Amino acid sequence: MSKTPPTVLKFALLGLLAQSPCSGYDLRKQFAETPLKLFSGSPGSVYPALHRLHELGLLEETSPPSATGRRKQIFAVTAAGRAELIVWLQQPVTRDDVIWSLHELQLRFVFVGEFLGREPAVRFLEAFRKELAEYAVYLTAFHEATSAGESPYGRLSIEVGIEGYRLHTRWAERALSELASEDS
Amino acid sequence: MSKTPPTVLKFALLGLLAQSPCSGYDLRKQFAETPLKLFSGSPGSVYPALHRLHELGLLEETSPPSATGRRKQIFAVTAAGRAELIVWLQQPVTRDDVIWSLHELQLRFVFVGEFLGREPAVRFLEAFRKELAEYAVYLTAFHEATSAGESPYGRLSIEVGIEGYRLHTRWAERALSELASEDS
DNA sequence: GTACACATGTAACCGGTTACATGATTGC
DNA sequence: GCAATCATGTAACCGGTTACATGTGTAC
Repeated sequence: MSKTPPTVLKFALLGLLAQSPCSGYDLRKQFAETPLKLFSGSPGSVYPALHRLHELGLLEETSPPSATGRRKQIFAVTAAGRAELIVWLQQPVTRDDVIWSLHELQLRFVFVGEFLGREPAVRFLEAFRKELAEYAVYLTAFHEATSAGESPYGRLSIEVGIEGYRLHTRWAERALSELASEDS
Repeated sequence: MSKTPPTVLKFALLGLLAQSPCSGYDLRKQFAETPLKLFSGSPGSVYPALHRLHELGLLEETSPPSATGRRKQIFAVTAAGRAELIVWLQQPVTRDDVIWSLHELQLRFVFVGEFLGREPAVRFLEAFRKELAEYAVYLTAFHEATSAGESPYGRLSIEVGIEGYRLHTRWAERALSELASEDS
């Protein structure tokens, strides 16, 4: 269903591990306990994904110095992994992203801020805001063009959709002004 | 990605065909031209899904009376298909739905209204509203508990999430009062 | 000694995605 | 005759889901 050829989970893992190296188990906990759960973290997705990234050379396994025999594989991103993450963060914000991958854009925003800093985050937000506003306008036009013979249910449903994009637009504007008025 | 074992597309097709029988091509157009596109409608998903539903006896193919040799398979829901749709429409609204399948809930709301009528739509909205409000509260508590050491980016991101659920909650309330003040 | 949390992994199943293939009909 | 649109279909690929399997450490 989701529409994300190079899977989001990959970048969620890369980003989390770039913040601080940890094990698959730790990652699964972060997914389970935070809104990150949207990007899922079932064992059947996390462990295979970690191994794929490892084989691609985007992660390295730092052998745990632990004395106890308890196995625990700590992963950290390599230079190549960080490079791939950066490339993802620099992708343009498209209307398709806004339609199909709002959550992913939100995740990208956070990582853009944390890994690239304030200026890039501002630029990202500006592009994000623009696409959100444009899509809200498009949906509004669609709504007005078709609302004629519609049932109240369909109408209400599309209205909440439009309001959602408008809310996001206002949020982006507020975020921009907050970031602007910030020291650092 | 998404978290929907009995797939949404199935019910989107069932619901659309219950409104009026049509062909796979027509369905694809409806997906392409409306916000239904979220539930996708690539040929590789629609046609196989249609055939699956046909084999399950949920759809019947009404042979086109067309004189021209142009092939066009018109599908219509059977009694069994309509029954299955109704069962889906009567599923309780859960927090998991709110987290992972907001769009699907929105689709269900429309179909509940169109196929079951105003009273069931009101009951659906009440349940929907309750789950939305509760999850917004939960997220707010989470936010307050963790906002201490967070970067502005993570904070902003979770804030827009919370606002989204609040917006949906208010929408449900408004929809309830609109439906209440309606003749029919 | 037993229950629970830690920790990792695997396999069957399912269905969506892209990309391609096929052919009929319509308009010019 | 040719292009565009109508209309349906298929196959390779991918990865997420559930459910199960396995074994270790810790607390009681």
